[in-house]
Amino acid sequence: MTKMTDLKGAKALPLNTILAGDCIEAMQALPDASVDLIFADPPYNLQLKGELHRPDNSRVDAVDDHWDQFQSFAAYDAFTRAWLAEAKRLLKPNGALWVIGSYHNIFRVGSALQDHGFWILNDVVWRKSNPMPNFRGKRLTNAHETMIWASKEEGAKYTFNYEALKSLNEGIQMRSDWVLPICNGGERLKDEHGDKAHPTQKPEALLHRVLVGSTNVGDVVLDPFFGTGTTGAVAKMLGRDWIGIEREPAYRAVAERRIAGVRKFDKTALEVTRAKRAEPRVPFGQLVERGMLRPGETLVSATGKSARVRADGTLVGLDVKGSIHQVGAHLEGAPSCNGWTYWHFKRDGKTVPIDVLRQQIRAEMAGG
Amino acid sequence: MTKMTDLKGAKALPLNTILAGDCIEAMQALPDASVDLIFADPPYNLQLKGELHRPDNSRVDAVDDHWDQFQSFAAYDAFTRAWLAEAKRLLKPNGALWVIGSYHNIFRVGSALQDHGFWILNDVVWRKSNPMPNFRGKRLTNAHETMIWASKEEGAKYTFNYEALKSLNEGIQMRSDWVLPICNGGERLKDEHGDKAHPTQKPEALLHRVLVGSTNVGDVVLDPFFGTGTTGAVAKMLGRDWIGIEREPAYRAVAERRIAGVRKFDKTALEVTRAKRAEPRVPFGQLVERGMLRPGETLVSATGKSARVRADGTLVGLDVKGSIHQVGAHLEGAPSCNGWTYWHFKRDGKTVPIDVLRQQIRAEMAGG
DNA sequence: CGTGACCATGAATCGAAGT
DNA sequence: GACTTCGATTCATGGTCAC
Repeated sequence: MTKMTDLKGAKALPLNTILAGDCIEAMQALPDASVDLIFADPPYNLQLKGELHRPDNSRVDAVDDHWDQFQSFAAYDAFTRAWLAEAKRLLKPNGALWVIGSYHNIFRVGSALQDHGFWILNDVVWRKSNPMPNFRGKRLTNAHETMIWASKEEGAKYTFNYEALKSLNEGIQMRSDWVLPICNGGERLKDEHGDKAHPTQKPEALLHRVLVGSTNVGDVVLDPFFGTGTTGAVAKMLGRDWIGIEREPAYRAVAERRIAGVRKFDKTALEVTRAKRAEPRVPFGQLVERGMLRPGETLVSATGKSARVRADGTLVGLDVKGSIHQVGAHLEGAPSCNGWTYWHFKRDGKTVPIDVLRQQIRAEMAGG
Repeated sequence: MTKMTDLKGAKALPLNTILAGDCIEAMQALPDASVDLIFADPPYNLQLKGELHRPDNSRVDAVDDHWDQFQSFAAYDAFTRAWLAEAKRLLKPNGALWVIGSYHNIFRVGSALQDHGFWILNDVVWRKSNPMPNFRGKRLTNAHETMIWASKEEGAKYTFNYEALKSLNEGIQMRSDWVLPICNGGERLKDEHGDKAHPTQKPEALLHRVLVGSTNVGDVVLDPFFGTGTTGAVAKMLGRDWIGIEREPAYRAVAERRIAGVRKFDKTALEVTRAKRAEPRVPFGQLVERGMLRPGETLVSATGKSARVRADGTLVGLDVKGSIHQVGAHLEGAPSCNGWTYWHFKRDGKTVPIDVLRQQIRAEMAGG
């Protein structure tokens, strides 16, 4: 599997291997302009204070690894600029870079790569379908991560397989927001104790989309923060060459074993089966936010009950407050109630079920 | 409509007015620590080379206004740091800032606000349900914008109406990705020629969610890049005071007219589901004092533990004495425990959580 | 073997009030 | 300002085990 490629008789390119050691030093040992794509998942520089418990008092196993510890933004910025400088040197003129991060680090990384002359092509949002909730109710659920896709410089002829991504998206242009589940279940690698082998293993689906969209078969993909080798595994499946850099021996061992077990896809295996999506849930509050219903407006039921809309998307009836479903159920003395068909609003003298408004929103979502 | 508020006899706060002029100079004329929330939609620093055409050769009316032109990242950064410095000065200690941007500028803005000591609470993705497609098929459809929500500094007690946002989302925690349509149709303001009055008018639904989630009725909201006044319009509807700053007379004129036509929602519509934490505290001892529980009575937990009530409102378990919370936590070996939901008493053969008694007392307090 | 109850867990900058 | 106490707070998914 391992190939060594000589470029102009200079430094060799250790294809399909994991290089041990610090990512910057390892990159320095690689030749100029030798890599088609870099996918980087650098430390996020989380700054966690104490412990966090779930409402059931179980402890959250947070990312507190030594490799994610930086003294200050200045220290993190210095580290970022150092590896980005090497990344730029290693890229072929028409190469490109992907970086993934969260709000803790992504603004630092984005500014730094602009300062280095990289040219941002898109920022891409990974919308997690099953994120960890916010347990204390103090912020919004942190339900996404951000990727930046950038060419080596302005005007470069980067690779973009427009039609392939369009096909992956059921014939519609691929958007800058990707809904994918986090990595768990059988894909999540475990150590000998049955614990997660790496705290932040990325889903293969994410890399699949990145590599299908921005590389061709035979391209060289470098991942300087290789971890358990998701980039290498997906690159191998897709017939791309890869190089990984990883400092931690334990991660390297897991990645070696993992990639050895991966088979390159044949053509038929690359065809993707796509399930029809369920109808998206539309919160009633969205009708209020979007001005389709006004706070203070009165809704009526076919049974003659009424209630008024509040700004947060709840209803107030005579002696009850709550969701459209709760208030309907209460007014009818019923155990449950479908508020969407129960409640009606008036327009131009006509009484219309609020479900009509939900259908409008769904139509827009499907169109978009 | 216009109110003038004097703070310590110093500079006055021109509530519910649009200030003309440069945003930094106008901010400098406002007093320290006087504003609860800042919503900022600064220039995006778009870098379009030449014109963009659709496949049918019609010209895309891109943002090429003079106010969006910066010579370099350095110039944009200097501008960003200047207005952020004023923003920080104007915010009350527990105030917060929202900024919206795209990949052209948001990394610069995010880095700058971290450098200024703002504390990022979330980055929020506005996922557009109907974005403009990518006509050339050279990149992903740019289908989202990014907002950053930050408190004035680490540890500040920012406003977050968790329950209200949860209600807006039909009982499920609000996530960091918000699906909303772009502003068009009747909401999109037109000038006298029927052209769009402003190139980047934000949807009211976006501001509705921001203001419901991070301000209270009567708060002061500042928008230093007021444009056509979406922030002011939604603030007025929601019973918040607002201040706008806008340099372009044409935008100011549109905004004035628009906001004059807005009606404030009435009081009940503006009431929002509140957090339990906001309810008055009831000491457990009061249940004993009032005879709702007798000293010596046994309380039980769903897990089969038990403890006896003492006359001073503490509990005694097998090997532990203390508050309802302390004894519950100890018996479960948990870091903490909400004794109100943990402990139950028996009446008429039924097992009832003691929280029911607390609710009785609170109902009496509310009734008079 | 199917179903459902129950449990575990994921890149997290995750209190507020009183003494 | 440090310290103690009160007591609020979770969604989706996958795996295990009882029935």
